[in-house]
Amino acid sequence: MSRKPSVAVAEAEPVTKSQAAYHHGDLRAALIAAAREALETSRPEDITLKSLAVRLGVSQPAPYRHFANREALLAAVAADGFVRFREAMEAAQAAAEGHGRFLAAALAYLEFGRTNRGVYRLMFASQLVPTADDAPLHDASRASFELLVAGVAESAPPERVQAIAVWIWSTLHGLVMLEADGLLEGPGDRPVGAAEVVSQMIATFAALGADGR
Amino acid sequence: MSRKPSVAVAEAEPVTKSQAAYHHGDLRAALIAAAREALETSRPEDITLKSLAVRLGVSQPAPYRHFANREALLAAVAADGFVRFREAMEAAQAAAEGHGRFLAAALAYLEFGRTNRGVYRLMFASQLVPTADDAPLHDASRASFELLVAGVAESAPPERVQAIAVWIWSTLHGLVMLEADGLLEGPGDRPVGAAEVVSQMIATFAALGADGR
DNA sequence: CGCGACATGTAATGACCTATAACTTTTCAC
DNA sequence: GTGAAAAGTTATAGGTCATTACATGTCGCG
Repeated sequence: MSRKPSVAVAEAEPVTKSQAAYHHGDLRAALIAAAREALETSRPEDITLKSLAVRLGVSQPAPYRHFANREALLAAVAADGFVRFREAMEAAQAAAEGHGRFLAAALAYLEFGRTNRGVYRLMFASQLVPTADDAPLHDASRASFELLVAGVAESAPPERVQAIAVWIWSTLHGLVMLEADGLLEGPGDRPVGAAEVVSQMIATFAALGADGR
Repeated sequence: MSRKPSVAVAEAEPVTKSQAAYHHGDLRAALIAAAREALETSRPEDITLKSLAVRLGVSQPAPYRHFANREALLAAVAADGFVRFREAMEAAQAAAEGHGRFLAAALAYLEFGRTNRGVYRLMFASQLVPTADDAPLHDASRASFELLVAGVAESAPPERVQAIAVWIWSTLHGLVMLEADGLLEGPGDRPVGAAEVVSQMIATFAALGADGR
């Protein structure tokens, strides 16, 4: 972990420094990609380095050339996920204008969580290396949060910025997690979509903003 | 799983049906209690039936007399957790009066999550037996949600009850999960406590209610 | 152009956990 | 009391993680 910024998609690009295209091609990136796929259908603890190795056609201990252990691979997947997450958020914000940017970012957040269920869980809720020095993971999530704080600061009383920002983050995080676990699906009458909640949230804050409260 | 409502605390009560006090006492309940403890410091996948057995002074395969496999034990812990969760929520509501009941319940929710970190995660966010027939777990969580919906229905326009209820649930769930993973601790300036967010949330809804919006 | 260093992958192995099977001991019902 | 079932134990098979020692392909450098 941490030797390269994790290029991820393997097969295509013949890296200039001739690091790729060897026995396998780029086993490190291939492992990350395979793990990310597997995470969408399996729990992190069920992902075995052996199965990934077999699926990629290499021997069982081959991955250990690139990752110290299973945790290290998962940490790399998470780190890679944070890069993609940030990209998705920035792209969404860039595509929208003025007031709609916040809505766009929030929906992008949900969309990322929906289409990267396993990776999202790994990123934010998996007690990965709880005591190790992989603080980069927490730092990355905190960086995303700071972005949110900055946005909130534009239109909320200073002493409430933090609380409101945490509220929004909790809402989005909670929505993604609940949806990922299928808990939003059938609450009886009519299933409430996460997007609907976000709409409600934005409408509420808009109404509050009008009040200046 | 599901033979008894899982009495949990072993040593004390000589059950009338003389089910307890045998070789170990009540291994089933002791296993659940030990697992619950272990969950607060270890991840679910790191909890081994063997270590629990050894810690309780019985042989390694002894737990299999009470649980089909490791997952079954965890499912029992989760089921037991839902019982405790419901009790905590009801106790909190019963202790408060009128308007304060909602705040009390919300704080009790956070408190349960804070003091039962591992069990909470297991209950709501662990993909336990994803395809099996352990629907009781999802049912239990949904029952808690229905309680919330009923509360919201008292003071919100009917067409928004569902969205607001999901919003509140997401907020609480998100807060508990973020706090459990230590992501709320040091966002820079001053750490925002989960309770502070709940206060903000209730104040917001109170302001909205006044507007009748 | 060929040789050595290094990166990459393989084979063999040990430790640990799950789960089952067969056997033993304790308790309860009658 | 005596049988039968429940609870636990020893023994064992199978699978995964992770390490060690070894083999092989690639590239830099003279």
